[in-house]
Amino acid sequence: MDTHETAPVQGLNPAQLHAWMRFVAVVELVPGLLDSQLQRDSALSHFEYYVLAMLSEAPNRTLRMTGLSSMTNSSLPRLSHVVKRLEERGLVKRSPCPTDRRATNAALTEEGWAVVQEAAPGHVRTVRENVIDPLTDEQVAQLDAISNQLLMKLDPTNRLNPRAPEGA
Amino acid sequence: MDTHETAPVQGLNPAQLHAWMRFVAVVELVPGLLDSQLQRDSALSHFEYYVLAMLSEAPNRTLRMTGLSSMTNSSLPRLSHVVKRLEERGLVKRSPCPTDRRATNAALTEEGWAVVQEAAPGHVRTVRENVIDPLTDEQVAQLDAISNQLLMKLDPTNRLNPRAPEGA
DNA sequence: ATGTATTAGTTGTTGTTACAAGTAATGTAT
DNA sequence: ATACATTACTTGTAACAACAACTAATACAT
Repeated sequence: MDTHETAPVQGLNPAQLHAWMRFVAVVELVPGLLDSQLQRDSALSHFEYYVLAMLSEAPNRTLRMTGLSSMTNSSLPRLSHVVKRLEERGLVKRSPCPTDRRATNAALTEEGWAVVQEAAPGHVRTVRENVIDPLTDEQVAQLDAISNQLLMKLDPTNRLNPRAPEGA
Repeated sequence: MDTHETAPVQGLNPAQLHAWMRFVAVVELVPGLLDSQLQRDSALSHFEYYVLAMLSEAPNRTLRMTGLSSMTNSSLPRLSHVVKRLEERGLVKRSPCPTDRRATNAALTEEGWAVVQEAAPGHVRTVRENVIDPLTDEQVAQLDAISNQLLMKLDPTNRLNPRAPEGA
């Protein structure tokens, strides 16, 4: 049979397909938007910013690498490389954890704190202008609900959803 | 109503902040999900799949590089590198455009067509299981509307919004 | 105590992406 | 016809991420 009518994206009804195509476009464009603003204004990738932001909100501005990696949705190897570079730039300081000598604590330095503080307003403005303000309050609430729904499936460790994960 | 406060993520009210944190997590996790399924089952990145899929739907299974780059939300350099690799793998064939000798046409080969056809069902199943099925029909419609709203700001060329956007 | 498995993290390799620079064809104005 | 700008694309380089392999500490079982 000629498959010309059935495109490579099948199995979704027209409404679902349309929603998906728009959603993928958003998902592909948002990271670049965040990265380029932060890179331009603060010489940080979005991931680096997120790492610093999580540390800045932690007690003592300090977290274990493992905890930090799950808070930033990243693998431990990726985090390790990034924290190493941040340490070389003087924004973070690593030290062995006293209670468990396998573990490493990552702490924000004073300079790191200052960098996050300076980067935050521009970042928040970008988020507001590009994501929050274009939506109604109702849509923001819908996006929250939808994201939570998706994270139940997507989030490997379910750390954002206090529910028992299905077998893995 | 703008607020200037000291923590890294501020200037958003609690509802907005919560929605944003969940949404970023989704945006960070979805590409990895698509990539790993396609990589595992079809040895393609999601971007490569998308390039092949766009070609497979084009008249003659052929597109100009520039057109293809905007359809895939990518820069021309990025597309050029990817198409070069796809050509080396025999999935795409490039040829100079007869009417404009600056331009290059990228065409899907028979093998490329076969590869997309084989990859499609698994990809669609992943999308359905992880994005569409967790949502109600109403939420899918909401996601569509929200994505469109965001693309008006995000999509530089508005190529996904054929109709005139609301007056801005 | 000793051996094994698990956890925590780092490092190396390989491939991809972004950015900037370069080439070539085309359009436009004089 | 010549000069200049623009468009279309390619290529080189440097940063980044994914994956796998590695080291070291801890937990558990006998």
